[in-house]
Amino acid sequence: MFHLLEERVQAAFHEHIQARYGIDLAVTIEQPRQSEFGEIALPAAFQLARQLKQPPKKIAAELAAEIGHIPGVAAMEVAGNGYLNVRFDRARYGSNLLAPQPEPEAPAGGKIVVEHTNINPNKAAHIGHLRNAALGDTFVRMLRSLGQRVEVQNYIDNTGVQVADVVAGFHYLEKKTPADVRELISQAGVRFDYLCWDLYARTSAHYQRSPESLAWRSQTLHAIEAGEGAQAELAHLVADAIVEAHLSTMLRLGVEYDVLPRESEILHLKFWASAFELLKDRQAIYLETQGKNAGCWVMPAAAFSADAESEDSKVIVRSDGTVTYVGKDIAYQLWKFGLLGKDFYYRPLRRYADGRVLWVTTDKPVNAEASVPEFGHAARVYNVIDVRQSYLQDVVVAGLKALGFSGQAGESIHFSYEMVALSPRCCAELGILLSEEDRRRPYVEVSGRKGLGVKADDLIDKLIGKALEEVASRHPEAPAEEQGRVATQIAVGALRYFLLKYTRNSVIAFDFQEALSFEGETGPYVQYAAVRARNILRKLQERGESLPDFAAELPPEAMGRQLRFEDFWQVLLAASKADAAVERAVTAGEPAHVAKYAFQLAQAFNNFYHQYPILHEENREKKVFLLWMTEFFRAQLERTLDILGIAIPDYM
RNA sequence: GCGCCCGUAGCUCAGUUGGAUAGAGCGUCUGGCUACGAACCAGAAGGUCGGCAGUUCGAAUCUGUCCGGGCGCACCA
Repeated sequence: MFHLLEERVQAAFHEHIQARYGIDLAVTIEQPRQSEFGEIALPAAFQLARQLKQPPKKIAAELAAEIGHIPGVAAMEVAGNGYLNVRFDRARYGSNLLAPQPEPEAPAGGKIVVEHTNINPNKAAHIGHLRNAALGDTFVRMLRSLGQRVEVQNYIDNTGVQVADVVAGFHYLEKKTPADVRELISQAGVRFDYLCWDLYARTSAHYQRSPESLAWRSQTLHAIEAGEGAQAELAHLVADAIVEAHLSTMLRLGVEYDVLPRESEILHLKFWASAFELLKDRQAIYLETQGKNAGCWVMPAAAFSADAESEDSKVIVRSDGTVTYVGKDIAYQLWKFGLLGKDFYYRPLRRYADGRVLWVTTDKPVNAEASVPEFGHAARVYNVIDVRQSYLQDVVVAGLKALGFSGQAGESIHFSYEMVALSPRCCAELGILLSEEDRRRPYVEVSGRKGLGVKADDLIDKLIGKALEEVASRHPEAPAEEQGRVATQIAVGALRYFLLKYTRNSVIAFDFQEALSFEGETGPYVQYAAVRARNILRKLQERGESLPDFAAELPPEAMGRQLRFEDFWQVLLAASKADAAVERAVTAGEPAHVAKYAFQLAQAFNNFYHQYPILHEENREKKVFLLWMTEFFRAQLERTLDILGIAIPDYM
């Protein structure tokens, strides 16, 4: 609603300025600093002042006098040195919100692919991975809420170095056979992903101590590529089991995927061979004959760097003929856009609670009775990958461009975010001994190789434990199972909010105290506001009353009378901005903006809740109005929380 | 060395793309549970927006420069 009016005012001014001054002005709209200034503010007069060589105040007065009536706008006034402040017609605004809202039209454009999570399947997920998944999943929810068609991909590097290292650990270090490992995986009391976490760290440490053992890695990689022998079998076992673990961890946070494209299929189905031919044909890469890269196929630095002088060419194919990660990524990116001329085969891997099926790629046709949906063929691709891989993402985009797919290159978006690091206090709590050098740093990088980090499931467990204490102390009479469900919802709400409240390019120095907080700007605070709104409506029923027919009992005059109270108007206004907030957040690519909005909305409601008894209100009109406000707020907040992937507990 | 990012209240962070008196949360201090359960609310204190110079009606935001910190720049991913 707010958004609609915003656009209407913007359009009216754009048109008027065009006609009156012959200027095609990009009319910007702002929120006034102070609410007394009205609902929206236009600095248009400042923008025009230079071109018209007239004082802004004069232009503003002219605009205000000449713009004419805009439906929904009650007043317009010149303020400060030339601001135009716009006040809405409150009665009309409220009545419009009361009327059934028209379905927003589906946005034009094709499918959007969002790739996120992408954890190496060789160890348990940690907080860094959680940030990736929370950002990716929330952005997906944001896009879907605007009606976009979105496909979620989670790329599985099941044949890479990291898997190889754990396989080498099992095979050489622990002398375990595939049968042994299969046994470990099926053993009830064993967390296989945790076990691999430790083994990975131990294997890496072993490489450090005896560098000659690095030969294990290349032997294992070759065995995996050949697809033969114990190591190849181990790789399958490890990767598949860990992928299952990751899917389950992410599901705890409500994160689901549509398809898991795997590197093994990119290899076996020779995706790379097709991409290689394309790259050679269009001369995007060339065979280097001299220097340190002699014998390699490389992409010239000029393709991906503005500063080509100081930048080295990027090796795409090694001198031994094997392809680098970037090469495979170019092939994968081409496939996402449907540009490769090849496709995977697929089989269903899981069915989520809502019936949605998760597919995984295979290298052979499967007798899938169920029709496989069409994957890929995206109009736009978001890759949720941390900022440290910017350079590689630039190379991938340069690859597309060099192949002549400049449109798709422009629609390839690196949705980057900063890392999650560990605060010094957090390291101390984990019993991690820091070097003299590390102790002086503001934070310490998570390292899977060193086994340094906070495991995702441990953190979730810890949060649930704390939430359960709170729930049990407040609702000792509630059945344990119910307490557990509520505590889980609160824990997930706290975690998702914590991961989302920072903007993407801010490093999170992880700290248990902050992550475990349920007060202030946190998920539980927002959940609490929603629970309170629901409580009021439930209590109403318990008293034997039913929800009034708002439309009948709140005609525009009544709406106008009630909305004269500034407090009411401000809460309503805030709640009506949900669409605008999400739209803005999508444009900015910032899930944090949605989180912030949810918090502000909750804050406004808590204040309102505290100040105005609703069920006890004597005046009928006012009571109906307050109930309507509560109901409207509840709906808006629930929608927003749903976009954030945060559930609303039955009670708190 | 080159490139990217960051520096805003004691701490952790926002700041709608150049606009009005720079905002939240935590922490500290003060007050509020016999209303719809206080995971809450109200109030107070707390700022040279890292420094300097510039651009202009107007700068936390843009440019330059310096200081401090982080991350990249593999025939690893």
